[in-house]
Amino acid sequence: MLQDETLAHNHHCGDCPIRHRAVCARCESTELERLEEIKYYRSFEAGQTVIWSGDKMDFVGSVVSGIATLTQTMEDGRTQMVGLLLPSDFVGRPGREGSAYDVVATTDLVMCCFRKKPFEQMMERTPHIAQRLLEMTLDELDAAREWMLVLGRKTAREKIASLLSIIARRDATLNLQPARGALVFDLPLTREAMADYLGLTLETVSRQISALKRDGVIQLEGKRHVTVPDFSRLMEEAGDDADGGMFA
Amino acid sequence: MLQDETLAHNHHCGDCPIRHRAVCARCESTELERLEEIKYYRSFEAGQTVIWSGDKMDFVGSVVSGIATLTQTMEDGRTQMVGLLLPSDFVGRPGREGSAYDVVATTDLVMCCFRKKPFEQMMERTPHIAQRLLEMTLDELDAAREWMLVLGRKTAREKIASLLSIIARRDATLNLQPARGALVFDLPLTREAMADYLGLTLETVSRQISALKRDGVIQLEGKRHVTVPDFSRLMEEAGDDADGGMFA
DNA sequence: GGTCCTCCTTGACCCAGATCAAGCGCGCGA
DNA sequence: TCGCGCGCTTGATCTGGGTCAAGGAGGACC
Repeated sequence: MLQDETLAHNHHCGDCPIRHRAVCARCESTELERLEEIKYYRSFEAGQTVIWSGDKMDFVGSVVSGIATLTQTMEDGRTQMVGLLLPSDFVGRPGREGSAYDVVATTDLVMCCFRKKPFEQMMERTPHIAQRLLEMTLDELDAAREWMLVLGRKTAREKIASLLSIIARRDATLNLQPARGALVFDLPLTREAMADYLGLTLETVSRQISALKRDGVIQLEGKRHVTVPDFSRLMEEAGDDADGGMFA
Repeated sequence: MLQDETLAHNHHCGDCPIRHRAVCARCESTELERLEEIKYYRSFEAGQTVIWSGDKMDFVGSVVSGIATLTQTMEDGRTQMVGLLLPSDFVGRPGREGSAYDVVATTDLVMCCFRKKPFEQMMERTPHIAQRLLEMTLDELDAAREWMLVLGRKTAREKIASLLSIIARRDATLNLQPARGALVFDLPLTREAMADYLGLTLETVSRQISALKRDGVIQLEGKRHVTVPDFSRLMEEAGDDADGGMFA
């Protein structure tokens, strides 16, 4: 199985693909050894729920591979995605019992988990972890605020363009794409998940994607494979004219 | 002047009204003394801009009294508020040069500022500060995500009720209101600022406030003074049926 | 090869909230 | 005392995106 290979492969933190971006990024080797003692891996299949909102969490951890989403749901069923968790992102909140959100695996997912109590104790003694977690949390806060602008003030077309540009940009930084020219990537989300992210209906998402395709802003192969011939054009459509953001 | 009184009054951290809620909440007296060396107060009048988005920030700090807002603006003028800063809230981001948002004083405002460099150095040596800042940042992230649900999925009426319930709740915790019965408070925001917070127009804000008044959910005296006769009714209107949140 | 099923697209219609416009009331400065 | 401006309200109309509804396309399993 792929999962077993992954587990075997990441058994030592030194080999870990997210070693330099996750909570443990600043740890020294002695600190890593201490982390190894309290860590374990968990795998989830696409579609599986990692934690339900309100459930007690006895671990925190990092996404090693795959994608998960953080969603909030109202009693009547309306849902809003409030976070998209990519490899190296942190899940869970030290110092809190239950989860505030549903965490769902959108693709097959591998997580590196730490039992919560020992992790919290370790955080107190290891400033490198707390510092890195603060930095990551501040980045997430910035991303959340960026998203508030998207949700509150952008049109449906701009919302879709914003989401595409975020995915494209991230994909480019992970996979080291050619600096200029066409960007190519796969959408990791269904139309419904995109709608939940953007505060739209899935019909509107579908229509706007079709419109962007018709207007030549993007090309589609199948439902998920996207080519962006001109990234700055996409940025314009998103309403973020600061086209320098690409390699920030 | 009121400002001078305030300055004199807060000169020593021991007397500070936000002593136990701000970044310095966990500091011991020796640590406070070190902070006193790098701190200074600044006052702003209602309407004044504290920092422009993109400007270099040479300080970070806490709101001591008054209210400020964090807003993002698009080139064409659309604006979205992304944060509401109340006494004890922290402004600025250690480890970043410029501000990502406009910070504007909505009321007269007093801030306790620290020069950025020394503060950053101190943070490295004083885990109590970094720990508290992490905790505060995680709380802000939760608030931002809560707000994403409001922006993405709630109706105009629910948005207004959500905002009122947040203001009411906060006001109750600050001013120690009677546990049950009517809540009374003043709106610290203009209709336009509320619209910017909620992703609405000011006309819609006005209409929905009138509607809530007509339906007896709130009472109004003047434009700003609000009485909430039944808080759980307001929560229902906000779509958050978890009516236990009052004293969390 | 057929038949589900899930994900997606497209059309027709509707409505919440935006837009455009007029006017009120209160505080402030002359 | 008068006007004038700002914050707010209310009305009339318009429209972007929601809702309802009907298929299409690509797997996976029989």
